[in-house]
Amino acid sequence: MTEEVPGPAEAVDSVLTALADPTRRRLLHLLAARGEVTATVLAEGLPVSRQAVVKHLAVLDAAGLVTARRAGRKVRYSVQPAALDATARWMSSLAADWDRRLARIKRLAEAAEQDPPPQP
Amino acid sequence: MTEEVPGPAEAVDSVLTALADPTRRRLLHLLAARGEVTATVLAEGLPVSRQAVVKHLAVLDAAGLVTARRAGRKVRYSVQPAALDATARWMSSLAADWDRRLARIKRLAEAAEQDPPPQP
DNA sequence: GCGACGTGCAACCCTGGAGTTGCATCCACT
DNA sequence: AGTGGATGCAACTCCAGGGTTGCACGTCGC
Repeated sequence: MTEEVPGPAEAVDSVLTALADPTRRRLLHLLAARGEVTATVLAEGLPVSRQAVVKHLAVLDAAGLVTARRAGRKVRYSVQPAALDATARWMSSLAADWDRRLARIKRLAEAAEQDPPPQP
Repeated sequence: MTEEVPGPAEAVDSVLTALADPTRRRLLHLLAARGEVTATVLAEGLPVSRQAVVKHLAVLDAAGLVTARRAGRKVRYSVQPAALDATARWMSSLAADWDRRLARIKRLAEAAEQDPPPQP
């Protein structure tokens, strides 16, 4: 399930929904800490069943946050920073955009305060 | 509902869950575009009821993404970039952390390849 | 004061998704 | 070959939360 190149909007959407779940975030932390681990091992460090972990990993994989590497009868997952970084940049530019708009609106409001508008 | 100073973890959590909902993201875009608007006006530009918008605004407010300003009988909301920016930074540093760990692990793996490990 | 507009509150559906259990399947190892 | 460990698949439960409706409350304008 590492295919399908989505547009930036869908990418951001999937990353955000993936990151919204606390269990998934814990999973990511575990993965980042331990490198390449199987779902079964990950489940041992979490208060949920292996199946739940597998489902979460599928979501994270779809969001591009992790990748699965099959080795014989076991599948090891590892973290993939690119998608996270992309979303971080997107978010940061969004914040900058808001800042610009806010500054502009504030400037307009101040101008209108000492200069009564033409509308009654 | 603009009080309670949460730790960084809770802050990130609330921002992420707030951003996970598509309707809430549309709300934020509307707010960023139009400046200071009331919930009723916002609801006109969305396919949901005013009450739904109010609930979403409450969530966004709790996450620190918007603020409410009461003026007479109407309440105008506006976007607040600080919380978004903070989460963006957090996310970015997390990605950098993953990158470091990945590089380290890859380096170890390569070293172990030409140098058979002591475990049988 | 009184009507109208805008909000706040509460109770209520209903769907998505997080989690579980049980079993089938596959692969390594002896 | 056969056994045990690891993954995959499917059906099922359960509840948080997104959405709605109806009404009460406050505030502006006349």
